Amino acid sequence: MNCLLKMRAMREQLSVNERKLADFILDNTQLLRDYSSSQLADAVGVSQSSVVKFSQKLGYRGYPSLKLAVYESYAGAGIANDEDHSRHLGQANSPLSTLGQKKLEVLENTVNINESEQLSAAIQAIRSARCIQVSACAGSVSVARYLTHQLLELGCWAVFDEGGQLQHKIADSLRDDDLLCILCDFGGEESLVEVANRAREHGVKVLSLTRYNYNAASIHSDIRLYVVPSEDDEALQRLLFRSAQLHVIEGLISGLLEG
Amino acid sequence: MNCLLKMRAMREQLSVNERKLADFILDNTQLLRDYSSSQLADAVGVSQSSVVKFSQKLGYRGYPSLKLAVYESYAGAGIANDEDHSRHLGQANSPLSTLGQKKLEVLENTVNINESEQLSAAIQAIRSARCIQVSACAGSVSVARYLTHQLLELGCWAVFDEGGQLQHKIADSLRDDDLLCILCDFGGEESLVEVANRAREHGVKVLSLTRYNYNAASIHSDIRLYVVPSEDDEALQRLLFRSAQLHVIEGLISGLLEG
DNA sequence: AAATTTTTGAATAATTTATTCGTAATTCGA
DNA sequence: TCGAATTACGAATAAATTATTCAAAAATTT
Repeated sequence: MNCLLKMRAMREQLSVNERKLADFILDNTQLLRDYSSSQLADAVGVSQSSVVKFSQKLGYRGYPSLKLAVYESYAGAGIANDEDHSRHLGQANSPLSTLGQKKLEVLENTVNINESEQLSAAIQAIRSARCIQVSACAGSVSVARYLTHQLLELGCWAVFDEGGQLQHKIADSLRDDDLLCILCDFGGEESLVEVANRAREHGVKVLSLTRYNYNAASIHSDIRLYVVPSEDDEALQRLLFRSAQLHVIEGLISGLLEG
Repeated sequence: MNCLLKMRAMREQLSVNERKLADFILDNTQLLRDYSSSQLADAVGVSQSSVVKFSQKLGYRGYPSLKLAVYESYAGAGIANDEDHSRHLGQANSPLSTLGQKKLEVLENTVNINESEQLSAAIQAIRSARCIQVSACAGSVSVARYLTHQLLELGCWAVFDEGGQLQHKIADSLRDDDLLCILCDFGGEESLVEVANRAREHGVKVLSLTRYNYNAASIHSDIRLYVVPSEDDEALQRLLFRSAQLHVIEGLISGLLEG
């Protein structure tokens, strides 16, 4: 049972010194952490033996047990009362945790927007594809590279044309059991839409991961995954966008791993 | 700092008996609650004084301090597993949210382990470097590429030798106002340590991002950043590891953006 | 292989915790 | 209000736990 609550509940039935101890502990819970029984006794102005007897009266073996119980009770309350999540991603000051906050928000939105059928479909499509072509807009090149790398590591035949000069040629060589993955931001890039259309002419399945809005690339796809952008300044927004793209891709990869 | 993580990280540099103690505590954390130093000693099969010395080696005043720290650390870990969080990363069933859970845990640990001074130092070092060489072990190649790409986008002179055949040559051409970034998993890769040493001979600053343990690459660095690995099966662990590496790198990038 | 350092545990010192016991305070019943 | 019974309290001390010392053993370096 919660030790601090017990203390408050029993307060009325306690003797003078015991009440002094209870009050002190309730007021200075965090101090107890580094107090020995005699230090506590001194702080409260009672004898060391009274501290021990108090502990036993509350039902503990002795002072160390009480101390641990108080600590447990205190820590538990801290977690329960914690409204925001700042603690969970580290000390407030760390550059990592500020970013962590924003990231969490974007990821949350991104996770929510993607229907699990589309995700499963994407995983299934990757798994059953003979070859996979990855195409990306300028801002998503690094993400595309990452995806390609991971696919290759998993034993999928994946190709990404860094420069983009060859992507039309490559698309022309795809067959109907292949897959085209399009990664882009706004989804309006003409060349990507062009690649998608050419591929579809050959019966190729198209998977897109774009910003969550009405966009050409997404419309011309069979499987549509989205990223919900943040509302920060441009540079940070791009960072968070890529981060969310990566998260979706990691989701796909881990899905492929499980299979 | 998280006591159980510290224990795991230091495991390699501990002596036989100390390792026995660490392993026992890591495996039977909850037992510690009601163990005295000599009970623990008996359970593990070492002397009581060894327990005390172990506590002190980890940086605590003595056994009671260690015990409290372990307890704190254990209770803290519960936060990551808290159901409460499932809400924040979407519906429980989605493939993305399951991954999100694990990711959150790894990221949390990673955020906690990196001291903000090291992060600030890293950001400062990147900002003031003339040229930046990125070197990576096989498993971190895709992350290294990502980092290089982002650095270039920010206007930093960054080079990454994909194959690794040229990295020694490149390191030799670095000057004392340059920076070497090492990304690796276990940190034991000889060629990377070699590159680090060569670079340091020229007075180059070395920044490492490695697994959080006692490792050669980290030791030979001026600025040390870490990733706390998960305890999943190998494939997923690698995925989560890269993900956490990316998070740290995104932290650096966003720091550079703010500057 | 010798020298140095590190590790280890038995013995013991120091500290902390628990109990005993006598006195003081409080409660209860007339 | 007074004394008897009960309870509270703390000084002294016992018991237990924790920390240190030191010498032997093991590991590491030279």
